Amino acid sequence: MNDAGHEHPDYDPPQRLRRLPSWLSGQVARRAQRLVGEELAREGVRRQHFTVLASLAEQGPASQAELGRRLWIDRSDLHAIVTELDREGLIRRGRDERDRRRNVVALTPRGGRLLDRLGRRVDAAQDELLEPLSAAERDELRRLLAKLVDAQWAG
Amino acid sequence: MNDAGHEHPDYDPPQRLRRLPSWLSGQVARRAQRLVGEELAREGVRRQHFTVLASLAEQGPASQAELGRRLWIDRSDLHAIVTELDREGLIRRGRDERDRRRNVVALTPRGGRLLDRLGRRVDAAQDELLEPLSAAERDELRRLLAKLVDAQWAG
DNA sequence: CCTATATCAGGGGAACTGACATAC
DNA sequence: CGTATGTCAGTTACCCTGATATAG
Repeated sequence: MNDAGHEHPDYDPPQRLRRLPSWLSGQVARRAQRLVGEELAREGVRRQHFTVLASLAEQGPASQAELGRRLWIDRSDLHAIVTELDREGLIRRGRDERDRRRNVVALTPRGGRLLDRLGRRVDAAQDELLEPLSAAERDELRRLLAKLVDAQWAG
Repeated sequence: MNDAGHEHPDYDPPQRLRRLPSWLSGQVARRAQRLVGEELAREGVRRQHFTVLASLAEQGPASQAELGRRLWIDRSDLHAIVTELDREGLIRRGRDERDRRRNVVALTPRGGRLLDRLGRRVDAAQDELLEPLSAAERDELRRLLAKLVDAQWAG
């Protein structure tokens, strides 16, 4: 082109980045977290609150340290999350009398009811995120991402 | 099980999360950013520095605002990044005399040489990230992620 | 007058590090 | 004694919002 008077702006990312899985996954994750975060904010919680509630519902009560291992959330961050969930009455936290270092964290009925609503909102966000893909492509993306995550977990 | 004396800890994430593309992409992106970030740190830069250098090398000089549009980085963050790159002599920043609102940002030879090294480090991180996948799976993952990112860009 | 650009100040959620007291 | 847990303080990189001065 080389139109010195008025150059055409370029709004595309460079090919160097467009071919990088790390960059692509970062962009997708950023959008995903925004979509999910907006949905969860309508119920007054954040993403990590949702993951903690989901783990308690599906896998049962656990200590804070064990929750951290289940979800790959740092103990220190988990402490804040659990404190907030406790204040809202969504979980109950009490000393484990068989191992008095531990706090046993358990879902409350109120937490369970909120989780149902959160689950529907999160699912809606997935649909919006994956809208450009066919059903088969969605399955394949899930499978490939899960394969990477599983290897992380094992490694 | 129900062994009250010594329960087996559970280190796996709940299925509810393992099936969520938003959660999966977040985990993959987290690891990807750590791997890439560690590589780039050895050269004294961060991820956003790399993306700016890559854009300038491939797409030529640009104003800060245009760089932000190319890379989906906020103008405000870009200002800090460009200031740091300038201080290190990796880019040159000067007023555009044809539109004196703009700073023209251009790669320096030193920035170009650093970019070569960064590129090799970033590619090594991709290999480590994708190690669990076959070549065909890597291509497919790239394709699916790019399809989502392209739709974001267009939308 | 309205818009675009660069700049500045600051907040928010998340990831992470290091320290410490307590209980096993 | 060493290790695991909960707790506290603080940092970092990134994402985002709002405001202002200046130039088109």
